[in-house]
Amino acid sequence: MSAARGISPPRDEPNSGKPVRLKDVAAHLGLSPTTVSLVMNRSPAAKGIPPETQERVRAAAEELGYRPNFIARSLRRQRTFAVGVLLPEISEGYAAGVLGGIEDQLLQEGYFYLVAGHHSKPDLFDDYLQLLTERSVEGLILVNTPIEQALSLPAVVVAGHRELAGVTNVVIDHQSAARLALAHLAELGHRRIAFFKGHAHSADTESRWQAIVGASADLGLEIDPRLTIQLSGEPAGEEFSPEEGYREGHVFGRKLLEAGAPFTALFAFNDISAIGAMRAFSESGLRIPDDVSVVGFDDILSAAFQNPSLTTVRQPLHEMGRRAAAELLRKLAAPGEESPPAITIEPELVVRDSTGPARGGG
Amino acid sequence: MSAARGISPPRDEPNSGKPVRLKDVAAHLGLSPTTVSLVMNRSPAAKGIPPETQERVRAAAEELGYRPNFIARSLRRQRTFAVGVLLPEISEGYAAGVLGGIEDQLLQEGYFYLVAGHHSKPDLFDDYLQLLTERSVEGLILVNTPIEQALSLPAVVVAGHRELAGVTNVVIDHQSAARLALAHLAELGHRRIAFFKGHAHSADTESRWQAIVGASADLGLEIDPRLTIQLSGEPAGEEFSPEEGYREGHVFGRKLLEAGAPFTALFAFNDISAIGAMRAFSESGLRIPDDVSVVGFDDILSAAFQNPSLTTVRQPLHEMGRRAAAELLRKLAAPGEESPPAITIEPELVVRDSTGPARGGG
DNA sequence: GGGTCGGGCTAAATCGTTTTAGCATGCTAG
DNA sequence: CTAGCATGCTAAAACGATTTAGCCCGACCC
Repeated sequence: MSAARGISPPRDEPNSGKPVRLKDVAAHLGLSPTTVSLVMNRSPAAKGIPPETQERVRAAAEELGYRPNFIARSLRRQRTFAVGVLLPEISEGYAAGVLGGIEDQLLQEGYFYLVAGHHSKPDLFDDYLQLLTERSVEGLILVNTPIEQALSLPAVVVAGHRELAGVTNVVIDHQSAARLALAHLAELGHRRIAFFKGHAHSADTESRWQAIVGASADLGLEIDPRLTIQLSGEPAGEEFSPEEGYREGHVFGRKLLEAGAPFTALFAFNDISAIGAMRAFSESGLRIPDDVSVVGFDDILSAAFQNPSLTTVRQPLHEMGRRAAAELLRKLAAPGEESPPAITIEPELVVRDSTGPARGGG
Repeated sequence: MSAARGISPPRDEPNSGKPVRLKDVAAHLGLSPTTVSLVMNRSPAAKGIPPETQERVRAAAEELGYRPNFIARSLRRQRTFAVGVLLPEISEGYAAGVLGGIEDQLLQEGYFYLVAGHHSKPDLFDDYLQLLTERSVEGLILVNTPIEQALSLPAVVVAGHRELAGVTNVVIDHQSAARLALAHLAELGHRRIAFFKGHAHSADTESRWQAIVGASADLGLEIDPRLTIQLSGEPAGEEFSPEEGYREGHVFGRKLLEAGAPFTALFAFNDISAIGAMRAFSESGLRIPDDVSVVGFDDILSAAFQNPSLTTVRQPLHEMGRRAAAELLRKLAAPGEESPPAITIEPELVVRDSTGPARGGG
């Protein structure tokens, strides 16, 4: 244990167990650590060092298998090349899709990231924010995570709830999404369209609904209050689960039929509830799309596998993640500059088999 | 820029911009950094420091908002409390599920993790392994990632391809899975069962198939080679995608029918291909489960939303992740000890509507 | 011949901690 | 009176890099 104290032992030979340090390379060459560092980092100050020496240094580093210690470097340079990601929870779905994009972009730029899933528990937000800060992440990406106070680090949010000064919000272009879906339905002759509105606590709910109202007006469609249903979301005491969303779609799909107000199409808040509703409609003997057309939102995996397959508005989650990461890196690189309050991402309408011409006359 | 060099400037006041260091707390109290460190870490050596002083130190730390710098601490203690996770791709269902479990366990124990998705490109394995090592992760978890050479860090693999000395493999209990699925079918009277075997490059393929052969023998079922189809997997030149799996299921489902050998049930390699096959069967006018029963594997989200909903063998991905992380932490805590070559996880049969009694006589 | 300049390097400080070794001081025991 | 021993702290050396400020030496200039 203490045999190796004092003058550092020779660590020249490969496979000597411990990793090779800068100092070892320097000693091996009879040069100073400074020189080796300068060369290895291609520092501008290295221009005074003759190419021949530089070559010697690099060769030795290679030979000894020198790998700089990132921790030490981080400490000295006050840069960690790491960002923190806060999200409700990793698993199939929204967050994982976005995270995939974040990851691609970050790794490409030489960054890593630390993830913490807060399971929508507000007290965990702060805890994890603390922990991430302690770990010296350089910036933050918050996915679907409502946050109250101002953040002490550069940040980008994806599907953020509220505007925060200096924080860029990456969101789907709801205007565009509503227009795509409704124009598609209108073109097929649908006039009486039912809607599922999102849960109150989802960031997207309000903006999406405004967009729907706007697009309906533009297209000359009327919104019948009897045909708009608000999903209740999270059941008391339990975490939100996809199965729950499906169940809601199923229940509310049936309610819609029972309400008696005629409709020829449904634009659901998400694919899950759309799938639930499709099930309810089939069970009532309606055929899709002959009797009712259904449009979902998100384009989850299941959407394509339904029978009939689901027409839906795709959120390019991967791209949203990429853009968020790219924007954060931009902020980090140019600390002074203004940054846009929002980046809106264009959705894409994926037309499948759940939509068709409206039944003659509604 | 250089105004603050030399003797460190007072950083007493809260909100002075820069974070408070140990040294600041010490200076504020007129004590040495050593003392403050000892107290803050509740080091055994702090027993010589009177409770009163300890209290003063803690109060000051609190008051000044002192947060230890993790980087500096990592450098000094040679511990990062971070592990690296290597997986094919984060947004894919299997990996995301496992990662969720890994995350839960690690955060609970005060660890963070760095993730890298290698998109199944072998040259990226090594690159990322390098990068993670450079970042001084203490251990590795490899999810669905074939690896050739021995690893230089403690590691646990999930669904690993081959045995590696000292590396624990977390796997589903294929014996059990096969028994559950086949016993269920046998009980419903099925004798002639078709199988989809997995792709050659999936770690689970071979062991699962052996288990199926074994369980069939135990149950007195015969396996008809004409009824076993090997999924080809990854299409040349493209990444593996779920849609591809679905398409395969669809194509091979049809092939099965065309082959002419009678069967009353299908045990697919995964849910995706099961769903594809169900589609093919329906299209051929067969009813599920009246004419053919179908059992999947994994229990992906879509399984529950199918019509009929899919009976399947659930892999508890979250738990597999948890167990993997827990085992890795155990290894880190007890470096000398032997570790089990494998941890097998019990699957669960989720009976839904795609299985029913065999048609009389097959 | 002395001053200057540039080339090729290095010493030492620093990043923010932890940890080992040990220094005063005062009290007690012999 | 002095050795011995707690008690309560601290100095200084790490950890492994980066970076600032120079040092030394030879060549060149006038």
